[in-house]
Formats: sequence, C-alpha cells, structure tokens
Amino acid sequence: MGDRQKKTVLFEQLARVGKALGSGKRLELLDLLAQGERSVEHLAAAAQLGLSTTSAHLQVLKQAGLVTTRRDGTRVHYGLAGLDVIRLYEQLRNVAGERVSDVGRAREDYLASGRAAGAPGEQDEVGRDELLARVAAGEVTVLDVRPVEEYVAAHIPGAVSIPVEELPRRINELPSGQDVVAYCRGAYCVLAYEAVDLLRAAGRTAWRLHEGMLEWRLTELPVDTGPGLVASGVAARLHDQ
Amino acid sequence: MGDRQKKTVLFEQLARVGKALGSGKRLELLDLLAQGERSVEHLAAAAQLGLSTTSAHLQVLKQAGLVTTRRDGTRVHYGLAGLDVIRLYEQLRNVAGERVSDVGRAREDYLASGRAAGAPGEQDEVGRDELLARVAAGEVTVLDVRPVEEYVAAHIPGAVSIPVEELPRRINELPSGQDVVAYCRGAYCVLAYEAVDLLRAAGRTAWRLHEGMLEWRLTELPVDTGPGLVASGVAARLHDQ
DNA sequence: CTCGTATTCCAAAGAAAACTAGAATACTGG
DNA sequence: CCAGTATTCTAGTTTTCTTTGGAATACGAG
Repeated sequence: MGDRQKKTVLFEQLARVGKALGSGKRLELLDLLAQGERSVEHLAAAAQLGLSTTSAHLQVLKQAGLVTTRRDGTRVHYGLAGLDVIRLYEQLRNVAGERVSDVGRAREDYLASGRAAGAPGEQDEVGRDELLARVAAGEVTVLDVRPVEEYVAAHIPGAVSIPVEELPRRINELPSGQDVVAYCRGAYCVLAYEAVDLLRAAGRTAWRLHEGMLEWRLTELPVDTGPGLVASGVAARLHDQ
Repeated sequence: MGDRQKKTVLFEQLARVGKALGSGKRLELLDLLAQGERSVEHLAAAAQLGLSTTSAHLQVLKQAGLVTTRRDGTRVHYGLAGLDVIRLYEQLRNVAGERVSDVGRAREDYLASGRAAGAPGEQDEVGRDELLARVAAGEVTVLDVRPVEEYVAAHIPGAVSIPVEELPRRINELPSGQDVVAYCRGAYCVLAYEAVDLLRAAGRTAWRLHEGMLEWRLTELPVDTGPGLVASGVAARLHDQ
C-alpha cells in the first residue's frame, strides 16, 4: 500500500467520527447522553424517533467510538464514551455558534420559546464557584428542572428534582426563605430559563446556574445518581409506594 | 413553529458543521489549510482531487463556517476561519485516536511508512519551550521540511526551509556545527520523522520538534510568512533569478 | 475590449445513508 | 423450558452526497 493510500485510509477513518456528528438526530442523541446513561427505548421517546431508527443511529455513534453500551438485564444502556466526547461536542457547538450565523439565530429562537412574554432578556446568573460557596453556606436550594430520568442518571449533589412542567403545582415543596438556583442541561437548554421565570412570578428569589449538567460534567466535579432528593415532600411520597 | 420543531432546526444547523467533518477528503483539505492559506488549484493538487470536486468540498466547508475566502486577483485563497476550527479538528483527532482502534493503527501505519527500515521507533523529541530556549541561545537551526508553499504560507520565525525530498542533496546547506530541530505539519505528519532519519544518517545531530505547525498555531505564538530563509545557499540562488 | 486563467456553477450518474416495518435475537422471570 | 420484552438485524424505498465534465463567471493583462 502506497503512502498516499495510507494517508487516505487514515483520513477516512477520522471521517467516521465526523460522519457520526453529521446528523441532527445523532447530535440530539449525544445531547441527551451528555446528561447521563439512557436505554434505547428512552432515547427514542425523548428524541421522537422510531425504535429501529434510534438503534441504527446509536450503532453509528458506537462504531465511531463516541458511545459505549452497558447491558442491564433485558435492556441496553447507552452512555458517552468519555469526557473527550463531551469536549468534542462542546467544541462543535462553539464553532457552529461562532461561525454559522443561522446557528446563533436558531439558538436564540429556541431559547426564547416557552418563556413568558416580556420576560427579561438576560436573567441573572450565578457561576459555578459562586454556587458552591453559597451551597456550602447553606444559603440556597439547588433545583434540577430536567426530566426525572435525567436527574436519576446524574445530578449535582444535593440538588432537588422538580421537572419544569411540574414546577407550577409543586413550587411550595421548595423550602421557603431560601433562594433558588435552577439548572438544566446546558447552554442550549431552555428549561432553567422557564423555571426562573416561573419562580420569580411566584415571588421567589431565583437565579439560573450559568452552566448545565453538560458543562458540570466537564469540570469533573462529582455527580450523584439515583432517586436522591425530590424536594421537601419526598418522604411522604416515597412512603406511599 | 413548535418547540420541538425549533429544537430540530437547531440541531440540524449544528449538524451542518458535523457533516462538513464527515468526509475524508474534506478533513484532508482542513489539514492542509491548518498549515496556512492556499489556492483552490493548489489544494486540489495536494489532495489529489479534481478541481470541481475540490471546489465543491470547499463550498461545503465554507457553508459550515469552517473556512473563509480571500480573493487575490484571479485566484481565491482559502484559509481556516479561526483557531477554534483548528481546536475542533484537533479534538476530533484526539477522540478518534483514543476511541477508534483503527485510527491508532492507521496512524502508526502511516507514520511508519517512508522511514528507513530499522529506524528507532521513538525518535528523541524536543518540546516547544526547550526549542525556544535553545534558539534564543543560538544553539540550534530550526528546519522546516514541509513543501515550500506551506513554508511560505506560515512558518516558525527563523526557521529555514528544505522540503524533505530535497534534503539529501541539500543537507550541506545547513550550518555545520549546529544541532538541527526539524518540524513539519503536526502529530499526524511523517515528514519530520523522515528528515531526522536522513540527518542522522548523514552524521548530523538532529531532533524532531514534538509539535508541528498545527499545534504551533494553537499556541498563538507568532509565525512568519513569505519566502524567508531558504538555508545558507539562498543568497546565491536568489541572485540567479 | 478581448483573451487567458482561476474558480464556480450545473446537470447527470453513481454511491452512500436514512427510514420503515417486520423478522430475528438476547435476555428475564416464572 | 416458555413467554414476554428490549433491542438489533434485514431488505426495500427514498433521499442525500459525491464525482465528473463542460459551461458560465470573475478577474487581470495586454
């Protein structure tokens, strides 16, 4: 095999990873997996795809080495192969956001949807270090507003889970007299914006954590898994089961 | 437009960048562009592609925002849109090298080709800081062994250019009594390995710079452009023209 | 203005990838 | 071992991407 041919083979191999990133559906699956492990069925539902289609896309991601599988009884859990994959995904979003004007627009458009009309454009945010300090001081409640499955897969230690769609009727479960810091998936996730709007409308003091689970994982700060705290009413509800 | 639809649009936009990375040919073009600006014709020749094909691929890269064009008279020079694009490309290679076993193998295979049989597996390398220190002390000659066009597009300040295929007959142009540090494109480039083999076979003391132009640019250290130094015999040759 | 050169655009053919429904497989729990 | 469930595989259809050669365009030189 000639030099030239070897070079072509090498680039063609690299392109397998590129190809894996070359489909909106697959990026959506990666985005979901950045929150934590999930079963095929679950991913299909979350991404609104057929089961066979989802499985096929996951195979492509697996061939490219971006995800790994773990069999748990009758179901297969997919997860990201490592932090470098999150970094690659993040870098892709950075470049796209910076270089493709349509991406910036689509992002703004998406983030604006679902928020109360007239809501402030930029909500007050807290950074990671500030959050950790205020948590240590016992000043704030950390609120995870993602779907429960994602909370179970991985969440910030000490955070309570109230999915944003349940927030209006469960807002009283949050300990009163404490400020709330809400977080969701990451920079491209709208849930925490909505949550802060809801909380403020209810008279609470609330901020958005500047980063989401995706960025949190990149820092290699610890995460908790499993049911954890489901807000103040948790004891009673767990008892019912 | 519904929430769901907006989300799909957003991911589909992100996927444009992914798609651009999903072809071996395009990655090869990016790799060439990481060395500096180049014309379409030149890129086509270097990547061994048809002119129309090359143009089409470059359009895809441009649509994805990864490259920009600069018109210079009758020809168009393509260049990377920014350092973040190099970072993205590097991260892609990292993940691929780490996660896809075939990539590691293809890379080894490619890097081994063209080198003298029985050559040592790992050549002594110098890092960037060591290089800068020894250059400042006037101890070493920095040798750029890439094709002349790439040297012209961008090179390490003070480096002399002898493309590796001309090295055997031009080795005497290098100032004697000085050690040589050779560099080429980057981690996936074989030229500097070959050059060090050649230099050592000729009795010179030579090292490989651990990084190439790609990694050098990422550090934001200065680069020079233009003809620059073409080794000691340059004055005579320039005079001939 | 015309010619020559560099690049892009266009249309058609061939190749690769995506989606779908249904069959096959792998595992659990009884 | 059997039934039930989660996932993967298969095959056919449709869509998208790649390549190619030739026409069109943009520019500079004369």
